[in-house]
Amino acid sequence: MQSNYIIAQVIVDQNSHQTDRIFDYIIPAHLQQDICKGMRVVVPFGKGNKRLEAYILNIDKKKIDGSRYKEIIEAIDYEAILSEEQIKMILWMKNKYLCKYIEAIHCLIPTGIVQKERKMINLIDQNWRTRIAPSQNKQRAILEVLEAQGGGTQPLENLEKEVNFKEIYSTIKNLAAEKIIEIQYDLSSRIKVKTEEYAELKVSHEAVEGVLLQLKGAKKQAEILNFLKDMGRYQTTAMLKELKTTRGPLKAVVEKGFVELMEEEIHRDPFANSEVTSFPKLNPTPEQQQVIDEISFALQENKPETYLIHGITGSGKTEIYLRLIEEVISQGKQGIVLVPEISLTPQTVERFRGRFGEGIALLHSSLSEGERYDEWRRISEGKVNIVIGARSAVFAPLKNLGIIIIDEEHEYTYKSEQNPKYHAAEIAAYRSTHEGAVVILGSATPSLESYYKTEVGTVHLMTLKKRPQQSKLPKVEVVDMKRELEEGNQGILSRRLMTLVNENLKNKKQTILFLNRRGFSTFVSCKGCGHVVKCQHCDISMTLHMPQNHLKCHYCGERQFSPSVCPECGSETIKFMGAGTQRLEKMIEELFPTAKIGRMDVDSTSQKGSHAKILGSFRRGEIDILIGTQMISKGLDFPNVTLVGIISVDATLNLPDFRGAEKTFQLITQVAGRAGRGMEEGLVILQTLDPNHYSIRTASRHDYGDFYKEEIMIRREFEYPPFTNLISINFSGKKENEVAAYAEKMANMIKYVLQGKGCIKINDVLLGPNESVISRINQRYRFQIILKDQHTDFSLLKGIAKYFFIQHREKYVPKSIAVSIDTNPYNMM
DNA sequence: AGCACGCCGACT
DNA sequence: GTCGGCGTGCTC
Repeated sequence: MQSNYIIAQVIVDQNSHQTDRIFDYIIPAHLQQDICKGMRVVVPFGKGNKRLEAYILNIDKKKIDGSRYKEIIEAIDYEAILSEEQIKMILWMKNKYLCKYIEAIHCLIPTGIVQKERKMINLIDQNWRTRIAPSQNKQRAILEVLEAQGGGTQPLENLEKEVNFKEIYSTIKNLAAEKIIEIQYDLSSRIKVKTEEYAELKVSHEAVEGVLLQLKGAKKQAEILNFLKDMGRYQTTAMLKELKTTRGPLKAVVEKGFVELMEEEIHRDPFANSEVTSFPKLNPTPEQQQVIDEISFALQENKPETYLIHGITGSGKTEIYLRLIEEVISQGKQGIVLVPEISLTPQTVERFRGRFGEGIALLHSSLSEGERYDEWRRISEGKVNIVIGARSAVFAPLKNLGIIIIDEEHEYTYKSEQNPKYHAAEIAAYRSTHEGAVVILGSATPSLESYYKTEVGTVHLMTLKKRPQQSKLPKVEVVDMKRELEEGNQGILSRRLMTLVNENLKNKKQTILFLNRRGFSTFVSCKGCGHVVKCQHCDISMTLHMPQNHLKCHYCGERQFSPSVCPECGSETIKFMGAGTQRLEKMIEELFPTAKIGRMDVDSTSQKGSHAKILGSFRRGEIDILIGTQMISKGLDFPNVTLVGIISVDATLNLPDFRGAEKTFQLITQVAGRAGRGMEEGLVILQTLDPNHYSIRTASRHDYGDFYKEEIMIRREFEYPPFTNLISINFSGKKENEVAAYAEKMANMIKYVLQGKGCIKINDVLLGPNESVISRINQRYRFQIILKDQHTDFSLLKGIAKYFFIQHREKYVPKSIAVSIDTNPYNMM
C-alpha cells in the first residue's frame, strides 16, 4: 500500500561499516512541528528496536509503503545542530576521506551527549515464585538477583555481572512477556566527569622500613610501598603496570592502612589555575606592519584568500596573529587559532589569553566529554569570539568565521591519524571558500606543499626576514661524528660540544640538548650472534628504560625485564646500543656533576602538571641543562639559553619516507631556534654522521630557500607530492600469509581495473604490495599498497579504492583483514 | 554494533 | 527430543 509520508533521512550513531548509510524513517504527525533537518532524533533500530541517536540529513515527502518503515520516536534538540553548510561538509568529507558518515559527523558534534540505550529491569510481580516452574533455573536466577538487590530498577549490566551465564536476553524477554518484570529504557545523559585513581603512601618515609619488616615475605606489597616512597602520589593503573602486578597486593596494603586510594577528576587543563598575565602590546616592525596591512585588506573585503607567513623563528608571527584577530573582532567576526598541541605551546596560548581574556574558548585533548561539550555549546551559542585549540578545533561551530590561523603549519599533528584522516589545512581551506574566511598559515619551515602553492599562485607568500629587538639567528656549527669516531671519541657527545657546555655552565648560561629518542638505549643486541631484542607483538626493537631496568616497546607499550644473557644464544655479550634521553641524562650527570639537569620527554611528563613544572624551573634558572625530545622543539622562548646541542638527527634523516629530508630540516630549524632568544647570540652544535647532506647544510645556514630548491627538484624527479597525490591502502591481519596473499590479490585487481581504464605505466601508479616499514604492530602483520596519480587522474584512484574497500567491502574484504585508507598520508610507515 | 535466525553437537 | 553454542545476515 503506497501513500504519502514525510520521511527523514538519517544517519544512525553506530560506528560500523554495515550501518554506514542513510536510513529512512517516517516522521509521525505529532512530531512534524518539532523536527527539522540537521536535528538529532531518537529512532528504533534493528530487530530489537534498539533506541539510537540519529542525525537528520534530509527531510522529504515520499510515496512509500508505510508498513515497511519505522517512525521516529522523539526529537533530541530544539533546533538544528547541523547547519545546511555543515551537512554539505559532512558529505564532502565522506567522499574526500573515504570515511563513514558518522565519523565525519563526530568531527563536528562532540560525542556522548545522550546515552546510548540502557535497559533497566524492574521486578513487578513479587509473587513470582508461585508462577515460575522449578525447572526454569535461569529465570529463577535472574529473579533472585533482582530480589537480592532490594527490588527496584536495575540496569541490565548489573544483572549480567551477577549471573554466571550469557544470553540472559531471551530469558529477560520471556519474563517481560509474562509481566513478571518490566523493561524500561533509560536515555538520560551520561556525561560524567572523568576520574582517575591515585595511590598515596599513608606512613612516613622513615616508617616504611619498619612496615617492610612487618610485611615479611609479601614481595609485591613491599614493591608497592617502595615505589610510592620513591615516586610519591601515583596513578594506580600506571603503577601496577610499572610493577607488573595486579590489584591484589595493592588491596592488601590498602586494607593494612599503609596506602590510601583516591579518585580524582582528570583535569590536566594546564590553564585552569594559571592567572592571566596581560601581555604588552608590541609595536609592529615595518616588515610586520606590511603583512598586517595586506591581510587586513583581504579581511575587510571578505576574500577567501590563503596566506603563508614564512617568518624565521622569533620573527614575531604571534604578534601578527594577535593584530589580525583584533581586526577580525572589530569587524564583528570570529577566529580560530590552531596550534600543534596546546600543552606544548603554553606561551602562545598565554599571549592570546593575555590580550583577549574571557572571549576565548580553549579546546584541548584533556578535556572530559562534559567539559568539551560545554565549550562546544559556548562556541555555538556565540559566547566566544576566538577558539584556540589543536587540530579538531578547526571544526569549531563559529557562525561568523572571519579567519583561521594555523600556527606552525608544517607540524604533523595537523594530520589526523584516525578516520577521517583529514589535515586541518584542508578543512580550513574548505571552510574558507564556503564561509568567506581568510586562512593564515604560519611557519619558519613551511611544508613543501604549502610553499609550492605560493609558487603556483594559489597561496600568497609573506616573508619575515628579521627578528625584532635586534636578536640574531643563532650560528650553527656542524660536527662530523664519523670523524670524531676516527679520532678516538666513541661517546655520543663531541669534544666541541662538551667544551661549550662546560663554558656555558661557568658563565651561568643555560643549555638545551636535543635527542629524538627517549629511553636509555635504543636497542639491545647480542655481540655474539647479532640478535636484536624485539617486541613479541610488534616488529620494533625494544628500548631500555631505567631505573626500572625494563625493556619497553614504544609502539604497544609492552614491557619486560631486560635480559642479562642473550635470549637467542645464551652468551653474556649482550650490549645496550644507541642512546636515548635517559642515557644522555646519565652521561651529562657524570660529566658535569655540579650541573642541575632536567629531562623532558613523554616518560618524564606523564604525571599531571609535570610539563609546566619542568619548564617553570628552567625559566627560573633552577636547571642549567635541559635534555629533551621533540617536545622541546616547539615554541619555547627562554632568553638565557645560548647553547643548543643537537645530539643526532640521523635517524630522522634516514627515515624510509620521502619526507625524511624535509622533516630533518624542520627539526633542526625549530630546535636551533630555541637558542639566542635574548640579547646574546646563540650557538647551535649540530652533530651528524652525514654533514654533507643538503638538508643539514641548508639548515645550518638557515637557508630555507636553498633547501626548498633542492628538495622540490627531487620531488619533481621522483613524482612525489606536491606533484602527485598519494593514497596509501594498508592491510593488516593476524596471519602473515593470508594478509600477504590478500594484498597481492587486491593489487592485481586494482591493476586490472587501471588497465581497463587505459592507464599506462601501471607500475608507477601502483606501488607494492610491500610489507609495511613496521611490518607488525600488536600481533598484526601489515602490508601496504601505494597509489600515485602520475599519468592518471586522482579521482579515478580514489574511485577504485572506494569501490573495493568502501562500497563493496562485504564482497572484497574478508572479516579477518582490516583495511585502512589514507589519502595523502603524512606518515608513510 | 548487536540481535535473531538457523544449524549442529551434548544431554535429559 | 531439547538446550544452548556459535556462524551468518540484516538493520528503514
